Amino acid sequence: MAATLKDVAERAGVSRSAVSRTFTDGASVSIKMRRKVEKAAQELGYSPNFLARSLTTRRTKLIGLISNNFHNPIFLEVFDLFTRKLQESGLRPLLVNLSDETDPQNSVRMLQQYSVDGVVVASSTLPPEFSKAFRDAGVPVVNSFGRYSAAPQVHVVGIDNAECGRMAARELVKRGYRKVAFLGGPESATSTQDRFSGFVNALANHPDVTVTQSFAEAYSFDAGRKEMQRLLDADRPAEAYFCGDDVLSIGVLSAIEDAGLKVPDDVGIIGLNDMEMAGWESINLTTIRQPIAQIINSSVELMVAMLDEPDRYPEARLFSCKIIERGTLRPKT
Amino acid sequence: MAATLKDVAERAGVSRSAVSRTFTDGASVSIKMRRKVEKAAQELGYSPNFLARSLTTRRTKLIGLISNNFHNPIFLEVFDLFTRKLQESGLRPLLVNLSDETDPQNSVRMLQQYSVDGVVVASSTLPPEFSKAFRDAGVPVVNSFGRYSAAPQVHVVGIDNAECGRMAARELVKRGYRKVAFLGGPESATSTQDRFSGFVNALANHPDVTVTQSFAEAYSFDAGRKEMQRLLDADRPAEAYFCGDDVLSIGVLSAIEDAGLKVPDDVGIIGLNDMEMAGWESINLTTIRQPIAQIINSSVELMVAMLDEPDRYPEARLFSCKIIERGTLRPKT
DNA sequence: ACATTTTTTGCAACCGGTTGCAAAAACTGA
DNA sequence: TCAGTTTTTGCAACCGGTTGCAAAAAATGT
Repeated sequence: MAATLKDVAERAGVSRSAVSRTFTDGASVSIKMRRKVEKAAQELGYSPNFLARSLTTRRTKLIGLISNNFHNPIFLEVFDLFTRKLQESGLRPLLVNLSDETDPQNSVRMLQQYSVDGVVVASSTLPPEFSKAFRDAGVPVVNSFGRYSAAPQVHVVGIDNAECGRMAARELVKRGYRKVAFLGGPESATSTQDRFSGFVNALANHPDVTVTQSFAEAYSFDAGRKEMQRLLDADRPAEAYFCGDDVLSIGVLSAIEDAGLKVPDDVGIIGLNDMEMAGWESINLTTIRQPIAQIINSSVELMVAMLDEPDRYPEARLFSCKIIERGTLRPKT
Repeated sequence: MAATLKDVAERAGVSRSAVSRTFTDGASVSIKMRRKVEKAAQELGYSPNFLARSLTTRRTKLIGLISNNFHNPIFLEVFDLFTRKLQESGLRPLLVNLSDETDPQNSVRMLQQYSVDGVVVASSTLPPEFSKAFRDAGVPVVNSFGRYSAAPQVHVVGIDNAECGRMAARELVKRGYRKVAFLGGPESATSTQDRFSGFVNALANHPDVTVTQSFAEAYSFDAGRKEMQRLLDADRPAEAYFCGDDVLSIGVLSAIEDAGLKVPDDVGIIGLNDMEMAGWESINLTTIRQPIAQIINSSVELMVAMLDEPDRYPEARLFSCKIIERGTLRPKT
């Protein structure tokens, strides 16, 4: 079928090694030899088989891109950026959907069978066992959007979720809200836990501000909407909510609107992520921007570095977030 | 590092072939032998290297999943479903982002280097040359969401876009709209062309109905919003619009709302896709549902069939769409 | 022109598997 | 028990590449 090394060698009348060398950079080939080989290769439409090559080089340039989040539109941006940046770096993403996988060992085995050079875990909700399992198997891992920890076990690139919580809290206080609430994603997600603790911490110095909390089942529109409806049925709403993320916020907004309340006059909302949709005029969500492009670029750079230095000491790379003011919080007084 | 066939063979005190055979189903191994080998493999944590295997079997179980659409949220659903279904079928998606690739040959070469068993082109906007290039290179291709044609050159799974156009037209007429418009995606996309021609055709029998048309730059919120703003500045709007897809429709809705007009009282909108978001209460878009899960399942099944029968005669598999009535068209009179 | 150094080339073994073939082992039936 | 048949096993070649090593060729210095 497709031409092989041998075919090219025969056609050019040279040894197989010569052909191999013309296609591996850094190898010693004379210019005349290279010409001859390239000509033959051209005529046969030859290009080297990466997988055969990987057998000896032990490099496939395949990177497992694993996630369990295929319902939050922000992840489309994430996949877009990851695939682009990986491609630019000469790597290829093997996409793995872990939505209904619970055993890390399965994923590890699967990815080992494909000899991936490394794994990017792109999720803020996947249990940390997954990243650890890869590390334990000796596969380089970067956990993007993962939990920051002072002594990270695996490489983490993301934001300081606790700081985001504090940031949201300060912003709400600054705008004069005195009855605020946290409406998080699933309580089991580390991102939710950290945002919550930061939020509460920052409010500890403000005895005049009361805080309540609740958790949606997922980072999704429906979950946000449902949770907010529940809250509205049960109680008078708080004056302002820090929501787990943007898509959750949009669900919350929808519930508020249905209840006949006005944003930001009756209720304030601040989200997190600044996904594309947050800027849509009909949504116009005030939110904390997570610099996803930077996180992803840095993740890939880190991965590239790790390919050369697998035992690199685990580090945490955190990016700062900033508030994007739109129309869902009342103006500063 | 990881245990190899040879390690297992030595540990079990048998030949390498014996080990190989225990891990290839359909091979002849006695039960005793199998036990011995499995024990040794277990102890060493061995599992076979798929890529080495592929060298002789000529099967990698890698499928190129290529798309250029990383901005339309519907594609997150598409990726979710594709990855799941491929995984279920024992295949692995190698994700390729063709957003800024213009030369089909590059993609073909790249995927050949990874010896993919086949390629799924998941896009309604990628030029047909891409699919053709794969076919010409002898790589099995399925074009999902591609253009239907009576004599397809490659396997196509999707919907009959012209029929959708007719369906939209009939629906608008039925609801008494007499001044209707088509607001498509990019004019170069075959899906847009077909939807448009179907729409116009169906209206040919209705001399009392006037049609106008325009095209947004992309299937995106911004493009839809911008195009609608342009229309509103230039003219009185039509009574109802058939929009290229849902995300475009949402942009259009946003422009209409900003202009102080009411939907469906002042302007009617019908979209296409029925993406998750179309059902959000704050959007509540009447739309034509494209059965994406069926399309994707069928695409993967077709791909699996092609792996066994590469020269299968190209077929087109079309699924019918149906109108999902929500709140953006006025009620039937 | 020659000896010396440097560069280029081919040989052969290897990466981690599979598989056709023939020998060995295990069954059959009488 | 033994010849005949069937099943299981190992050998060795192969898949499509890479690479250490030594020999061949080219470049260098005098």
